[in-house]
Amino acid sequence: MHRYEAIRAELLDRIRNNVWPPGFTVPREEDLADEFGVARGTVRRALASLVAAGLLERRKRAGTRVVEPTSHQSTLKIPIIRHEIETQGRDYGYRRLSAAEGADVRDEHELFSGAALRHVVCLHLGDGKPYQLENRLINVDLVPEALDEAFTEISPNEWLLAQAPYSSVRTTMRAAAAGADVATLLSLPEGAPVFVIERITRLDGIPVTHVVMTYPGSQFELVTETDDLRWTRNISAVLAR
Amino acid sequence: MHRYEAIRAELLDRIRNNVWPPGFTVPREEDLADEFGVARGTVRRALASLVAAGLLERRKRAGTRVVEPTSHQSTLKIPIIRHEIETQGRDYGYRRLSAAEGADVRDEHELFSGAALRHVVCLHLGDGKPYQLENRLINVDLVPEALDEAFTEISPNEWLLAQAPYSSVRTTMRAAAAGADVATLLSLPEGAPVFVIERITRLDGIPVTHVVMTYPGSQFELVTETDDLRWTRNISAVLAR
DNA sequence: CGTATAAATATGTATAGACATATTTATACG
DNA sequence: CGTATAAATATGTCTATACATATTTATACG
Repeated sequence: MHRYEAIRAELLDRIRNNVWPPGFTVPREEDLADEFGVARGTVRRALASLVAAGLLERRKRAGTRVVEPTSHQSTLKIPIIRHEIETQGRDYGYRRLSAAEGADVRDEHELFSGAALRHVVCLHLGDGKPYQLENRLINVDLVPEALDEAFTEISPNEWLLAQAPYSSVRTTMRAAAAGADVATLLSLPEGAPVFVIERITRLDGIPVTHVVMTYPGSQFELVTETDDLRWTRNISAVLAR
Repeated sequence: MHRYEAIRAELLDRIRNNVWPPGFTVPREEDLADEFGVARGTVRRALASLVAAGLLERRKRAGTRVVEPTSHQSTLKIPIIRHEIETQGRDYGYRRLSAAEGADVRDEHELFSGAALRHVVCLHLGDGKPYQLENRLINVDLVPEALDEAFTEISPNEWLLAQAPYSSVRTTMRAAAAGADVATLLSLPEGAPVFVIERITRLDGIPVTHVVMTYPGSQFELVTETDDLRWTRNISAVLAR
C-alpha cells in the first residue's frame, strides 16, 4: 500500500467514525504532512481523492471541510446494446424498421432549430426477442456522413459512437406505459410498463442527436454499484435479465 | 487558464478530432513535457484527468492509449427526497404507514442472513400528493439505535444517512406495473407504470439496509447531465415533474 | 462603528530530481 | 526455435521548494 493510500484510508476512517464530523474543518495540509511524516504533495493527493469522492470540499485559504451527507452518488454506464446482449451470452439481432430524411422528418421537440435531420427507427433483439426500440434523430448538418449510411447493418447508436464527437450529454430515465405502436413493436400488451432512456447529445451546445430507447419493463433493469467510500464515484455496470 | 488545463484541452482536442484515434498509443510523458515546455508533473496531471474521464488508459511501461468508445458514462446523484421536493418549491409531507420489528419481520430476499431487523413503510408527499413509497428493512444488529426511533417524524432514508456509515451501495432501477397495494398507496390505478429504485447498502460487506422506493411513473424522471468531454464523470441532478 | 486597506495564510500550481515497479524488449541458452 | 534471463524503459510514487491566489483576519481611518 502506498503512503497516499494509507493516509486516505486513515482520513476516511476519521470521517466515517465521526472523529471528523460533517462540517468539521480538517487540519491544514502542512500539519497533516507533519503528522504522517510525509511531504505536502502526498497529503494533497489523499485529500484530492476524497474531494473527488464527494467527502471533502476545499476552498483556497478557507480550508478543508467535511461535506454534509446529502445524497447517494454513483456512476452510471450505458454500454452499446450489442455488447450488452452479447455479454449475457445471448444472440444479438438487429432490424432497421424505417429511415427517413429531408422534409419527411419532423422535429417534434423543436430541439434542432431547423437543421436538416435524419430519422431512424430500429429494433434490437436478444435471442430473437425484442429488447430495445431505438428511435433516433440525427443532425445531418453536423454529421453529413449519416446520409450515406443506410443503417441496415449497423445501428445508429453504434455508428454514431464511432463517428461523431460530442461534448455534453443529457440522459433522462423514466417509466411509462407502452402506447399502441410501441407495444406492437416490442410484442407487449398495450399499457405494459416500459423503461425509457432518452438522450440528447450535443457538440459545443448544438444538438448532434436525440434518441429515445424503450425497453420492456419486465426484462430490463439498470444496476450501479459503488464501493470503498461513504459514497463514491465508481465502477458500475448495466445488467439486464 | 492553468498550464495543465491548456494541455488537457489540447490532448482532448487531438482525441476528439481523431488525431489520436481510439487504440492509439500516446507519446510518453517526457516527450509531451518537452513539446509543451512544462515539467513532467504538469503533463501527468492533464493525463490523469483524461484517465478519470475515461478517455485514456495507462499501464506502467506499456504506455498510454486512447480508449475505444464503448459506452456513455455519467454520474448519478439520488438526493434526500425531502430536499428534492423542497427544491421544487413544493410542500413536503411525510407519513409513516407501518413499523415492525422482531419476529414480525420477514427477510424475503434472504439478504440479512438471520440478523435482527426493523421494517418501516412510509410515504413521501409533494403538495399533499403521494410522491414516493419507501419500503425499508434495517439491520438492527448493526444499527441498534434504529429500535429507539419511531420514524413518525423523520424518514428512515434521512435518518440513516445521518447515522449509519456504509462502504458500498448497489442501486437498481426498473419500470414495473403497480400491484394492488402499491396502487392504492400511491393513488394510482392498478397496473399503472411505476419507477422503482432499489438500494442495498452494506458496511464491509454486511447489509445495513435494503430499501425499495416506488414513484408514480407519470410524475418522475431521473436526469443526469455531463459536459466538457467526449464522455465524462460529472455534475448531475434529479428532476421530477 | 462601519468601512476601506493591508497583512497573513491555506490551498493551488508548477518545477526538478530520485527512486520504485510493471512490462516490454533484447539476449543468451538448451 | 521456443524459453528462461537480463536489460531497458514508461509510468507511478514521493520529496522539497518556490511562487500564485483566494480569503480571511487584523489594522487604520473617516
